[in-house]
Amino acid sequence: MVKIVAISLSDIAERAGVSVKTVSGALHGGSARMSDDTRLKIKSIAEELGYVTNLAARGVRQGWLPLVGVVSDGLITSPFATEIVRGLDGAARNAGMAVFAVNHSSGQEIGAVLDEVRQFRPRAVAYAAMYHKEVAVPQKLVGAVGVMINCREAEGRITSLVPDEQGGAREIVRYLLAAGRRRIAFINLPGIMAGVLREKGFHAALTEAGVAPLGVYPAVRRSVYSDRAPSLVASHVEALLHSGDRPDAILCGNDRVAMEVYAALARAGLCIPDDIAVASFDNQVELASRLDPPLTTMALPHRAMGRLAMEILLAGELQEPHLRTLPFHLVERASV
Amino acid sequence: MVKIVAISLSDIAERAGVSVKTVSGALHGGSARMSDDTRLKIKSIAEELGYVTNLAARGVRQGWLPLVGVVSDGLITSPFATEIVRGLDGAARNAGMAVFAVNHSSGQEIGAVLDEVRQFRPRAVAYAAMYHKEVAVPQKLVGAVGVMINCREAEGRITSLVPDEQGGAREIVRYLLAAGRRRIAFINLPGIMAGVLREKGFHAALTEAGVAPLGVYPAVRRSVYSDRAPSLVASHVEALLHSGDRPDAILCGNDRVAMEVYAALARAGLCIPDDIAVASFDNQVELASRLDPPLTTMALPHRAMGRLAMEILLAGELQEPHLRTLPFHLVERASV
DNA sequence: CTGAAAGCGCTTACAG
DNA sequence: CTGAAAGCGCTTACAG
Repeated sequence: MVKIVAISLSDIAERAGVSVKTVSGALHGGSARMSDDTRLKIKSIAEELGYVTNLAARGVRQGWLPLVGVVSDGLITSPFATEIVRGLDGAARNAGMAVFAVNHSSGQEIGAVLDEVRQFRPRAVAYAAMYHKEVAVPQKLVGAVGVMINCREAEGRITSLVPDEQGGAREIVRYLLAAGRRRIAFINLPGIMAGVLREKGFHAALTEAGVAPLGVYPAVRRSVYSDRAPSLVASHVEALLHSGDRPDAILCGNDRVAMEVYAALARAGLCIPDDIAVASFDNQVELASRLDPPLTTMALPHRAMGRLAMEILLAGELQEPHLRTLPFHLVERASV
Repeated sequence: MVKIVAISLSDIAERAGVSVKTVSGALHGGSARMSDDTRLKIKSIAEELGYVTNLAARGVRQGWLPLVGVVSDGLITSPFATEIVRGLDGAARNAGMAVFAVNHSSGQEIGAVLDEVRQFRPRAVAYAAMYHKEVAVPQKLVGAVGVMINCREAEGRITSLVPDEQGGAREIVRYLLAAGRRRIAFINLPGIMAGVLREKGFHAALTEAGVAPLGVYPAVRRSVYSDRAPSLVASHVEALLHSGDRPDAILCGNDRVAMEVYAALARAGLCIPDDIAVASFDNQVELASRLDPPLTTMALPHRAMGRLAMEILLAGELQEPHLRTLPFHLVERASV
């Protein structure tokens, strides 16, 4: 590593023959009055010397760094988690803030990771989960977290932003019904909050249409959905196809489940969507758009949650903690 | 947002009836000598008051914050990019550093995003690319970047860590040959560095075995691979199957291409691996392990690049800039 | 062994 | 309109 000797305001002041305050005003204080001459001279010296603002120094003065801390439950690994960050980042940038993401590794106390972030004196801190869940935040840390993203604080003491799982499920089922489908099966993600809520929406939409559900099946053998758990998808599809009441639509818990359904239907020689429609949740673009036919799926409001979270964090005004559900949106492709 | 009044060392010093220096020594200076009594008393007061170290203040004193900046070419979106961060993060943590990732948005000058990071006075800065490419770093910024990850600085003035594309391709082809395959086609990612280098490795391995290649085909219509470009995979597979010289193995540029090959082979009623073996690059786990049969694929050395990058950054000793290629590793599943 | 002081690089009242 | 000084919260020589 090449050692970089940092230039400071006083270096510039010396070269320009003015005080440090004047340099500070010229470079950062938009409103500071001085002759255009001085300002331009200072700016050009700064440029020439390669001056880079020292935010640590500014931060110690202001009490905070222009950072918004995001502690995320597991590394920002999934494509949709990235959307959360994208939403946060866009809004942060507009406010001159940077996003500082820190991983909450499993086994680590939430207090420990929060302190890690707080050492850097961020302007605000959010907690983001990789999938919709409940998170317990100890009482003494409640004040340290401004907003929960994709999860809900267990006691409702922190404003929480989550996808409207019930509404999303209702919408996709209505869409299937509108397409003329009546025998709809649901291969759901078991044991997680999203699954439970979507199942409610699934039944609600069918009930309001006076249609009987064909059944809800768990995608994996474990009681909590995970990519590693042995898949039951193929066997469910086969059982459904050989039952007396063959479905004309299969709703899937996510796009990867849909991928497995595609494979099982292909093996059975069935055509999507003519024989059976397939729809799902997630809109994992590279996957959904590459399937044949391209998959119709409900996109989660990740980016919207990120954007709204940042707005709440930076708004400054205290808000009553509340739970806010954000709508999915339908991405129509060709599988229905 | 609840306003958090920050506790400082002097608050603790006052309560404990000692000087600030003593408090600093008790909390941070492992070696500072003082009576155990005092130390414990100070620690318990700090705990009680909820003291959190102010790294901005320490930073202004030391000249840097305990951060390693990572500017990444496009948001850390892909699962493998996450592996880079995981590698960086693990190594950083051991050294008491945090990773500060900043997005280099397209259209933005590299100098601008580097300055954004440098304002925070990181201990070191890395540049990471989402796919293997060449990156031009202006002369004046060469000293500001300690290491390039998954990309190479155009003029070789910065140590660069990249996957050994040729070696990886050679290895997977040798594996196919060892499995008795002789008519091997390659559906490659066109127009990108990885594709070019892998093609060399592909031919080298076949040549050394005295086997003629069946042909190299581009996965998409555009001259540079992208997920959005119209796919040619299905038509290539069909053409290959109807040619006189049907392949007994298809090597794919990535797991998503392999997914399309699977679909095309299923439509043709062919069985993997009995009729045709399929192998690819990436090891995108959720995809590769969910395909039927699970996909054999070459995993990229993302985590290793991240780990090594951090070691180089924190080593401190100047190194001659050099290009370092890291090996892929074979993930054997059931498609060969 | 502990304290008082200086200093890191900024910004912000306070004087001139 | 500009300068000199104080102060943010630390750490590090320097005295006692």
